[in-house]
Amino acid sequence: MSSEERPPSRLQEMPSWLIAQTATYAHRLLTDALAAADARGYHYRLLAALHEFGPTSQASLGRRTSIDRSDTVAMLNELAERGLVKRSPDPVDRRQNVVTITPRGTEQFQRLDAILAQVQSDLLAPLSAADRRLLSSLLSRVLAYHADQ
Amino acid sequence: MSSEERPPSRLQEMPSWLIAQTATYAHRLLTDALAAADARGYHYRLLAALHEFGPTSQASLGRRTSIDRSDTVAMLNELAERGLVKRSPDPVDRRQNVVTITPRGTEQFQRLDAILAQVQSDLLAPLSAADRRLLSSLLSRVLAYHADQ
DNA sequence: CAAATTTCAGTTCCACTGAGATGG
DNA sequence: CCCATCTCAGTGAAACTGAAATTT
Repeated sequence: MSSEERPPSRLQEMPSWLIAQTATYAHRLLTDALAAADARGYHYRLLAALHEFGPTSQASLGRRTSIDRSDTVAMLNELAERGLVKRSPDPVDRRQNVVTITPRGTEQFQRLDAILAQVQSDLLAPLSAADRRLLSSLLSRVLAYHADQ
Repeated sequence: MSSEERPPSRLQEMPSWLIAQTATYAHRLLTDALAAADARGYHYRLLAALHEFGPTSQASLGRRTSIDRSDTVAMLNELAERGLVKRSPDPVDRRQNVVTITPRGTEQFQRLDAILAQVQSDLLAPLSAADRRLLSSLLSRVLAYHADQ
């Protein structure tokens, strides 16, 4: 068995591969850290949206957090089970539910927010503050470009 | 319904989120493009390793391509069905198979390589050549740091 | 009528675990 | 005895599809 076992050079210089590998590692860090608080990534995304925007319909929550309509339903079920959000019918548009964050939900959001801040700094440990901003800005430009189709 | 439906600002400035969103989009581009050639991402990774390193054991292929041992078996089954690789028992270590790329496998690798080059340029369309190199180098530094535990 | 929302049921892909059999 | 390899069976999360029921 050779000593190094490095990846194919074609792969190693392919941006899509670097992004995928980094995302996989980040996902593991994030999932493990949130599991300790009985939460997952989707929970944080939804709580963050409710915390920032106030009571919101499920469809809008899904769009804001890039969570599929179908998964949004399932995740809100989990959050409601834990008493972190409350669903109520919207009086003005009876197709919709209005989802509200509870006081316990707000507490949990702040706990998760602190956990995720730590995850970011673990993930980007080798980069300076300026390099971290640079990375974020490059990725934001890619995403913004494709968001306009 | 508000006009914009932007994501929570907390999320939008979180590197792990930017990376995850970019990876999701890149994955969709890549999967769609490869599907047209009856292939998937794992196929390209394995063919690239075989093309660069020559005949290799399955365990080593898995390590080089970051594909789990279990998935490596399944993906090599698919590649062998398509006549793109050949498995033979290793005469010197009878625990191992030696996997070899066939001439048709090499052709397919080159086809996929061209497809993936196009995917990279679609994905990074808004970035200059210098910015693309910058992004790759930042991600490589993050990965290299964590590869040394 | 067309469009939006909520929900359910199901798929696909990726990452991973556990365990058995073979062999070094 | 311990370790590595190959294989199979199965799990779990994430992203997604299709369709039904309700309402605008």
